[in-house]
Amino acid sequence: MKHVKEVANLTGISIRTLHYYDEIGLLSPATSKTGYRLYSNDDIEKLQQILFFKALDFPLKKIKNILEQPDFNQLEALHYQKERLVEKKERLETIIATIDQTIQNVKGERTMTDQEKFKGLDFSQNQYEQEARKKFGDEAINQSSQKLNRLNSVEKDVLEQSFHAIYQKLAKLRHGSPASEEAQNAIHEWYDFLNNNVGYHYTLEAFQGLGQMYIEDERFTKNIDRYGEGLALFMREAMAVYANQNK
Amino acid sequence: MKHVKEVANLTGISIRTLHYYDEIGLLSPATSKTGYRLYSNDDIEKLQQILFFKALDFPLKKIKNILEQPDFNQLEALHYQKERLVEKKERLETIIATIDQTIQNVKGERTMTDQEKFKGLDFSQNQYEQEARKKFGDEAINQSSQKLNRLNSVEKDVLEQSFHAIYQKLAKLRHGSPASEEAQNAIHEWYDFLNNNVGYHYTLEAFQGLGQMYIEDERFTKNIDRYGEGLALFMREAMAVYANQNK
DNA sequence: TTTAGAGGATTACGTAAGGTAAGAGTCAAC
DNA sequence: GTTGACTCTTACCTTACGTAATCCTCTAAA
Repeated sequence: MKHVKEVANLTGISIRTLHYYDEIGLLSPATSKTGYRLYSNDDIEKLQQILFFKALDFPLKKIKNILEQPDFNQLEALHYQKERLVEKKERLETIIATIDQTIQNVKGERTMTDQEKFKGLDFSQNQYEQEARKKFGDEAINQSSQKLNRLNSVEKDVLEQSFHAIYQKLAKLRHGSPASEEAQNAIHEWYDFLNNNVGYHYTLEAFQGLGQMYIEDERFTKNIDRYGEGLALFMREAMAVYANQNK
Repeated sequence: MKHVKEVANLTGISIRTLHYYDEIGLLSPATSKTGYRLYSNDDIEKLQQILFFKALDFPLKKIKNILEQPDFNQLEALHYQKERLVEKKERLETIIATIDQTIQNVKGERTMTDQEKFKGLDFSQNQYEQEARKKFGDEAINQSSQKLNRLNSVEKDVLEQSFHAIYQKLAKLRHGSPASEEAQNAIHEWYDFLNNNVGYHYTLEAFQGLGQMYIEDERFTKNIDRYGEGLALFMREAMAVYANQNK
């Protein structure tokens, strides 16, 4: 059983933070008769889990919800956290590369497009939300889809229909060129649709990355190709063209 | 000249954020007659600089102060930012390694000490302050040394004296064993001194890392060895022993 | 020329994750 | 039995925006 100071020393987080986690019910240790907090080994391990999620910038509320899930699986969570951290590391590498380019740019050794100047600097913290929801399948993570939740059922219908409509339109065009005007118009609709309804802003770069995912992630490919074989591939091409043309 | 939306799309930050940066005077673009914000190329480049610092978790106030320095050198800043980002990346790698170990631990394939469980998870955001102050040499960054500033001159004297006292004590011991009781007591004083006066909490791990820096960073080595040749090396050893013994 | 719709502005209140300070109880050691 | 280190609670403060409401402006189509 450890007192607050010992835990703080061990982990590097502040005593106030431990108080706060207790206050919000995220980590509530046992207390002595005189009211001192006493952290057990289990508490320490839970704290470790909390800090892993924090390293991924998960809000404490979500962390709490995830850890409270009756079917929470620690091993699964660890693998998930590792994957996301690797991604985060890769984003840092992108930023570092951007800095390298900027250094050359400042020296006059090369030029950069405006987009290139901001590669990797997109901090939108919603990054892991969709994925996290799948993994930990809870309703608590739904904060980002408040926008969707706030819609009434009629509006949702309309939304769903335009969703299908866009996919079907694209499916019809998929044997033509992804750069054709019609295809690009449809993709533009898709881009706008996402930005207006998903509750998350896609930069052009992110949008292009999304297209890439359509063929790299089987789940996406399958779902999309239900509208027509090869649609996922077609969309990736079209989205890439769109992103490049609108730079 | 770009409007807010275009800048937001380009960078992935929100319009509200642009408004806010204008409000606090961090990035104030020109305005049209009708009050629309108009971002020039220079503004865009400044924004890029801001985002680089933000990627290092610098508070906006500090960013503002740094960019306002009349002798601000962009190239120097870029090199600095790159170094820090590499460090940040390395911390992420440490966390990833910790997760790997934890996975084995959960599976029962290995055990971990409490310290090992939290390697890399120290989020203390003061990480770059001392360095940053040297680099960008301004008074504005001094928020972390409020503690020192709040002291009156008599107290500062006392502080300085105990600082020297500890170093001198260690210098005398430096020909003996770093693990000796006296040496360890002196190091313990040093650890306490740092934690009470530097305004930054050192975990044992960080403390050990500090010792490592004493010999890896020439500036430290030089300064310390003025108290006695080989003192830096001796302190590193003693600090490592101290950290390990107190786990 | 009007008018719709997209985009822009300001004002103001809300939020997350703690920091910081004040006042008071507790524990170990001398 | 006092001191010094540690702990507690309460309460107000802070940063960096999000969100909402209300109003203005610009462009393109009718």
